[in-house]
Amino acid sequence: MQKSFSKNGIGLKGESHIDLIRGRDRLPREFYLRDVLIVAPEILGKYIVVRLQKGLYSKFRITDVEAYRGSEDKACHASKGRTVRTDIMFREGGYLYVYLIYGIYWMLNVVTGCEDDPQAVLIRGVDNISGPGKTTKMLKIDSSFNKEDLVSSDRIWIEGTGVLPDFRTGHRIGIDYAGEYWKSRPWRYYI
DNA sequence: TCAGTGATTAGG
DNA sequence: CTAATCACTGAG
Repeated sequence: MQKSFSKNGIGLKGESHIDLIRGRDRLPREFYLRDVLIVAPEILGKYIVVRLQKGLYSKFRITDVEAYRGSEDKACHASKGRTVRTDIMFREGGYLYVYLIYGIYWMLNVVTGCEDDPQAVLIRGVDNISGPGKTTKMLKIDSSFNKEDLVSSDRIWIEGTGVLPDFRTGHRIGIDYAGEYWKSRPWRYYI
């Protein structure tokens, strides 16, 4: 765990517990409304804050993400149409899309773009944690976070500066079923 | 390399 | 109702 905060406001210098609750530096709706290929790299280096229990928060720097872009992207769950599960991806950006994979691991995604254009950023890793399943385990993310609004939630949000760290790109992981073209899109971004 | 694990989905 | 699938991980 990179940072945790007691009820007394112990934590990063200049930040109090109350600042955290209010999400003083949280990213606004507009950040998420842009195309996923813009938002995904810009999420790198920003911090995801999650309430672990009353008065205790964890804060991790995001280091590894992937973009899933629209109905035409064969790797995007929404490419098979609008279903109960994928409905949230069709909403405007800023919501969370959380689902279970292989019966064990929760995947954490941030919806981006405009309404009716299903896009999301998969959070693949944070500082010292590699892999999307391990990341949600560490952050204690489960189905109860599905459809949560990062802009107004009192238990999860993203904050950070506009400084973009150096990053690399690569192909997305675990989407062999999507075919060569979509598999080869360089839509993984990592520090 | 490969099994584990259960929600989601399409199809009868 | 059934069966297939799966943005993964860790053991060997």
